[in-house]
Amino acid sequence: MRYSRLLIPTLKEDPSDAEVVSHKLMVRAGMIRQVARGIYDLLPLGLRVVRKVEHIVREEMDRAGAQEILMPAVCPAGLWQESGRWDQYGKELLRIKDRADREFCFGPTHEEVVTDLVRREVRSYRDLPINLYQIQSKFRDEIRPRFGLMRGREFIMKDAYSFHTDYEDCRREYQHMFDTYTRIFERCGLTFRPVEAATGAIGGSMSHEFHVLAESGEDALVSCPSCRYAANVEKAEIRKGESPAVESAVGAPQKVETPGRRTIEEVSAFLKLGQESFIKTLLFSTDSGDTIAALVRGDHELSEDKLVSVLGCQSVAMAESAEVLKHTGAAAGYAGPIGLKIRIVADHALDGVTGAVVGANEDDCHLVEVDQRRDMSSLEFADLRTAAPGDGCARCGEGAYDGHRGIEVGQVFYLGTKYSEAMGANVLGENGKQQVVEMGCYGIGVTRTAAAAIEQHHDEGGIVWPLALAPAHVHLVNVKSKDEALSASCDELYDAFLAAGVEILYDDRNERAGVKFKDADLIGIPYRVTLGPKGVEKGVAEVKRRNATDAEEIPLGDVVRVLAERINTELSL
RNA sequence: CAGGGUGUAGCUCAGUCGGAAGAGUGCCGGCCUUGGAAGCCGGAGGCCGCUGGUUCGAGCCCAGCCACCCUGACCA
Repeated sequence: MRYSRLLIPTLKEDPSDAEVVSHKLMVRAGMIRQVARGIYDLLPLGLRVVRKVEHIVREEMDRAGAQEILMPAVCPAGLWQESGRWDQYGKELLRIKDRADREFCFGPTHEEVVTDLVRREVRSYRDLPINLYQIQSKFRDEIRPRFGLMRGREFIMKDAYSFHTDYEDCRREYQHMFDTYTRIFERCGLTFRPVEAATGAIGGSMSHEFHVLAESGEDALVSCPSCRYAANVEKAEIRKGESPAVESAVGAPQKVETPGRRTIEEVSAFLKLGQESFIKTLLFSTDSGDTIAALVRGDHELSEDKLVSVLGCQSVAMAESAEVLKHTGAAAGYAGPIGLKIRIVADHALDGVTGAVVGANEDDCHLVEVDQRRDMSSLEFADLRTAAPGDGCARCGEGAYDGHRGIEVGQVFYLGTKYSEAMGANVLGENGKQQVVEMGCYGIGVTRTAAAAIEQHHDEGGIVWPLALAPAHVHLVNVKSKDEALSASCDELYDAFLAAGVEILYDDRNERAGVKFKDADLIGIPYRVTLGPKGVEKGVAEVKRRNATDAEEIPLGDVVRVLAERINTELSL
């Protein structure tokens, strides 16, 4: 690729609408341009990176025995009505109509379409297992897309769906995909971690997320150094602490006035008591229409995911203020567990607390000197709060969690029969009877993986691509394009790289050396080969790795062979 | 969607009191240069987001709309 012939509109300054590094650098390096919110053009270099991710994903999925197909992006409403998601999915589902007013959606995921395909074409247990995947543009009309390719509305995803006669086989494939994902992200050259995850709206009962570790990651994770357990903080199991010794304080809770102080922070400052002395009372409405109260310590965060699984419902939402008033008799901010007539679940950390502060269920009042065992003896305890670094690991019972931040680039799900049952995907079993198939689904955010790679690999000068994802392997810089002898040597070198099958970007522009070096750093191709008048005279090219500080000189006659070898060696690791 | 913010040259941004649209950078041409974003000269480039209103006069004031960004719920 000759730089002078490519559309690589680099920018000196950060674009004003970008927040995170990957977004800024992809725009500055001329890889992407925004078309509308959450919707981007992929320019030549950006597309090359995306293709690299796709290539690795495709090779590994094929190797794993999955079959590539391509389903439609525009899907008929009927299939979605069958699964129930036409109504459940909400506004995130982009709905469109054709000329006859028939309803369609732009697929955000393809369980319905693939299940429909399988129920029509697969009739015997002998045709199972089967794993079908595609790499395709998806559209999710997110409330707030942001961070460039990290959270676009239109994005490229690899989605795979497997079908099995029984749970055991589905579990086997789940593990197989888990291992495949591990290979994929290793080959991408990324530092990542698979973690146990909540299952969310897609449903199912077992799931792992694959996170690329980066400071700027949106997800908080914890991992146990003693065992290998790692999980999203929303899900990570927390070891029960020792119950504090019971000290009988004053005989009964005392009411204190806390006018206008609603939040834990405000009341804590007002009463001059630490937030850990508070019991946070949160009212939630469940999807089945109940209102319940959840208690966590004042300095802890409630995990809605954990609450949902404790309650055994589909979803919860913070109760409306009218609902809070109805059950507590007070405005939001003064709710407390004492005297509440609804179901109350409390986090383990509250077991046996004394001297606590709770809302009084009366405007502008709180109760102090609350003793859990004395005043709230019938609490239902569960693990309800989000985990934080330092919390004890519940799996091994030994370690204390380390904290990480991650970018979710992949997820594997055990789906069970959620879709196959709703849509009647059956096969004839060995015993001659119809049986519902078991399903798993496995996603990778291809465009997000490209962005995550930058979040993890960059410096002040720009992107530092892992070799496997780089838009090219070698960036050849002609230091002085007007020097005809030099340019002839560069052209020759370029042709030699091409002949050797090395992916190369040749900066043949008539620009000063400094400009070319700056752009080379920004674009981040791993091997920079620099040729100048002095080098030609000495018969050497200068080779510098993007992440190295020093360069080395390699004889012109050897440089193509040497680099081709290094690149091939590194890529085959 | 709710709350906040911003829309002026390709990009980053100034624009005072309502009175002749600017800078830096990029782009084009020329000279001079050529190993980390050189210098000089010349030039092109503007629906000041859109529509309406107020005014002798609007980039600036008012109203409506649109787009984008930030904080929240969602997620590959």
